[in-house]
Amino acid sequence: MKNILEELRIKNGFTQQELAEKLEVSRQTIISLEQGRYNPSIILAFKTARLFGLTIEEIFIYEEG
Amino acid sequence: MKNILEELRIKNGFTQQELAEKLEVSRQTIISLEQGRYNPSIILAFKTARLFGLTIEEIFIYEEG
DNA sequence: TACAAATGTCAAGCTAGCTTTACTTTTATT
DNA sequence: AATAAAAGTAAAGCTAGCTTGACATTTGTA
Repeated sequence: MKNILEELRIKNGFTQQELAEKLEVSRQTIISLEQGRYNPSIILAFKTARLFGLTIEEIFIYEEG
Repeated sequence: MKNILEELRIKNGFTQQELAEKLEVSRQTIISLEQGRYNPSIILAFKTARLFGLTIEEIFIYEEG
């Protein structure tokens, strides 16, 4: 899974800390997601989509398997 | 999170076992999801959406929190 | 009504997603 | 160049999502 989290965060002028707070997760989680270290839970994906006014599919890109 | 998995499964004439195989998970996982015992991983949500030709948002309904 | 297929329950174990804490490196501004 | 803010790294611990296996119940149909 790829994602455009960092791009969206910067486009919206947020720091990692600010984004973490808005999504109610730790800054570590933001870092890990931006770096593709692991995938978000579906709850976090929903919260992220809602925050940026996009669909999950627009933010998190599933690579076929 | 609510979901319409069971409805989709029956509408498409699948048993839990068949759906499990198509989604490459165990039958237990299908049961647990249908019963709302836990949420799917985002990967499983993507696979499910792809299988039924719907979006994640159409199958899994996030209840605000 | 017997039998098989489908569904459900229980429990123990593994790993991915997330947390916290503490420290280092990079980037920007003065 | 000094400082502070932002971003990155590392590691240990917790829990949700998933697995396997064994057994019980429900449903459908011969």
